[in-house]
Amino acid sequence: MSFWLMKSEPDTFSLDDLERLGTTPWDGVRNYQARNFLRSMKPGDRAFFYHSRVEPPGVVGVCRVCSRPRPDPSQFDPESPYHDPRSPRDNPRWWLVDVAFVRRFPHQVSLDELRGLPACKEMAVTRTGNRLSVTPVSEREWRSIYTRATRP
DNA sequence: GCCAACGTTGGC
DNA sequence: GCCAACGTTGGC
Repeated sequence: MSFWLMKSEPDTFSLDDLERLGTTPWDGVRNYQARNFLRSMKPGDRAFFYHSRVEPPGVVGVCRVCSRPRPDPSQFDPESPYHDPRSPRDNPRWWLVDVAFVRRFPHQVSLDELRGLPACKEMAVTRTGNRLSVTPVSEREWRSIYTRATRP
């Protein structure tokens, strides 16, 4: 099982939204590096749910990968904001996985706190200018953040 | 293949 | 809302 961190702006899609829906296709990722991470995900992988563009930003809970990677249908939908007219139907550019709600943490781990965790010094999300919406998380980083989130 | 212009992300 | 950082685009 692998660990990940997935960002979302709660104004657009929050952990509450995921809890309400149960599962959702993680669509709209339009960055090749993030796409490659999505394509390497496996059912059962765990991901931190990270709220960006709020005060404070940070990890608010956990979700689970519950499908194999598959082409993101929104790239072929002219009505979608994620429409990509240059993506070939027979060789889709953009992929997604479905994710399921697992839990909300009793305490959000803010970006400031993440930066303060010794195990998380190298995490992509703590580096300035990082814009990747999907990033891998090491087991050490996972444990460190999980512990902070559940044992205040 | 370079790189300026442009659009987007996301902390602040 | 601002703007630095970054990825992408397209003229050359």
